[in-house]
Amino acid sequence: MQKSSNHRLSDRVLWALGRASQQSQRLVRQHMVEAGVRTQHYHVLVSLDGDGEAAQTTLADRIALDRSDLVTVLDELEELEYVVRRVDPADRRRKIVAITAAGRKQLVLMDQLIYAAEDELLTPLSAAERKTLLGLLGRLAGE
Amino acid sequence: MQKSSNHRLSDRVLWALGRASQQSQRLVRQHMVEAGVRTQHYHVLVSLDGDGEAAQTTLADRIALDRSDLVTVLDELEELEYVVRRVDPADRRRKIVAITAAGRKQLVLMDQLIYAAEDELLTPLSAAERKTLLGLLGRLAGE
DNA sequence: CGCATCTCAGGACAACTGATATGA
DNA sequence: CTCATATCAGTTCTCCTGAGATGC
Repeated sequence: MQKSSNHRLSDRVLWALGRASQQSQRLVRQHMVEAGVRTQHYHVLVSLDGDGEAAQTTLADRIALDRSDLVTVLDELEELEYVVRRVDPADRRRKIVAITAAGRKQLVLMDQLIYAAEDELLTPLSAAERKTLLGLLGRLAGE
Repeated sequence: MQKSSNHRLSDRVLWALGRASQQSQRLVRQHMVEAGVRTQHYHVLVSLDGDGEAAQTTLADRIALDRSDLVTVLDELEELEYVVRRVDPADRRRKIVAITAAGRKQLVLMDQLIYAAEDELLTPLSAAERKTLLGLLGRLAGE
């Protein structure tokens, strides 16, 4: 048993995870800032487009974003007319959020940025390895 | 080719990565806050203990922390007497940072927190899978 | 002089907490 | 009254930028 190996950051999964995540965010943000949006905006649009419209609480759970933070993000997206909020007639506390045509158009552009960043990050890995990585990460999230 | 599969967050490596990292930080921070320290402090102590004392620029590179941010972290660690800064006699611009005995003692405690959090996060994975994950993440960082 | 090292001030983003208004 | 939903205010942490001071 080597004592020093226990004190190598690179041997810590938590460290490696944070490091890779940091690296990926750097790649994404560079392009996102140019486009005037943030990843939070992207997550909302992807979820609305892929899984359909939803109440804010539901949406927040889907993208793992705090409900209170979602409010601000939606305000901005609504300002840009990428999403619309409408009161649920069945329960007037609830607001149903839906993506607009303009939102979908913007999403296509963002997708290209994300794919490019993802590809850049994953350059060292083969296709099979990428799949393995995605599978392992998914299991951590409890899928 | 399924269009909808392209619009699932869970199919995005970048998303899965961020999600897992967020999850891990949550696990760590809960315990860290109780101990009155942050992960940045931990990274510094681990690096100093494992890879030895170093100038601030070198240390910043080792733990992937910005040089300007490291200043604050070291101020706090020095206040707690977990590290010491001394001017390099060979180049008086440089300050060599070293961990103290008290720092090592604290590091042991932090290690337990980190290991516990790591174990909790990695519960769904077998030992072999954990190793695989660590290897893949390491390759992303270019090891 | 240029250059490296450390320092300081401040902004942007993301995650979180607690309180409030409204409606079921 | 209770509970859920959305909203608002404010804090912390991390990452980043730009500018200064000092010594090579």
